[in-house]
Amino acid sequence: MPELPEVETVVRGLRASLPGRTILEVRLGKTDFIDDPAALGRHLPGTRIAEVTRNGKFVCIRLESGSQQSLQSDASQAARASAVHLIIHLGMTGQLTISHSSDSVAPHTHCFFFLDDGRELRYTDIRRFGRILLVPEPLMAEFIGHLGKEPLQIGAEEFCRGFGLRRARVKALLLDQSVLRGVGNIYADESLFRARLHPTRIAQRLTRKQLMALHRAVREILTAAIRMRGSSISDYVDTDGNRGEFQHRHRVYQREGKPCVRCSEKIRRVIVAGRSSFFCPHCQPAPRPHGRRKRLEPQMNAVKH
DNA sequence: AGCTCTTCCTGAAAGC
DNA sequence: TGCTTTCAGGAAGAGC
Repeated sequence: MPELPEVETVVRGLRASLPGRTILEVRLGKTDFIDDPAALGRHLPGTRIAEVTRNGKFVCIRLESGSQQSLQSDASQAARASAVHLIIHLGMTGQLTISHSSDSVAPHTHCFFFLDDGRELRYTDIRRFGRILLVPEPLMAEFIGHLGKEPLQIGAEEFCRGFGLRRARVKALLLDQSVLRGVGNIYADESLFRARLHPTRIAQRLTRKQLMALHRAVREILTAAIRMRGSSISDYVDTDGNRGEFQHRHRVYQREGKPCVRCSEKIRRVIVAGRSSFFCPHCQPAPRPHGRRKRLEPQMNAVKH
């Protein structure tokens, strides 16, 4: 399932061939996952692809009206202001591929964006949990504003501050896109294993040292996963149709009953925040069942108001 | 604030 | 063998 490393890999693939291309035509199949399907046909043909970026798990394609291009700065500023962003979330099974028209069409391909070089950008999504929408340039900041921090950009201090104030389980926070953008179930579990933290630990009760370890673990896991072009569990492929390699490095995710690579204890699975959460009961000890703690035990990380 | 449950959807896997 | 049931899960919304 596409999370930050998979989306980053897809974006890098798109970036290699899309910028500079003009969209000639849009053809749609099923559209129930598109916010405003008619708007795609209305606004996209004739636009020029200016830039492809990633925000959390969203692929963002900036489109400028292609007609009058000028090197004058006021004209290019005007083009920027009238730009539209084609935003794509891959959901569980979404795939963006760049194909030649002669390439066979995969089942469940619902969008075709025909380009001026004869190729086409295709969106395939078996379960249609993905999402496609258009965001006008002036509303883009607001759209991005709903998302949390980029996990690879947030500093250790800010991370500790953010998590240290929350009473939610640490796994739930990692998955919350308004806290961190881009981490999903796989990388949350792998990061918690690396930081040796049980998924149901309450963020507020973690020590500063533990929060620092988690911050570092998230960064290291995501960086390593990007290097290996993401994890292919079931459907994920990049823009060329290639699978990722990071699934071979998973230490806990979907390894229930298998021995921990660190201590050989059997990996276990619990449901946290509605999702399967895999962990090693030895390396990631469960939080003490609290309720009657010995009174006034000093808490290193207690937050006073 | 934060938890659980439900909804969306399909295909794989389990159950009979 | 072949049909039916169950389940997974990103995100959003409801209800507690």
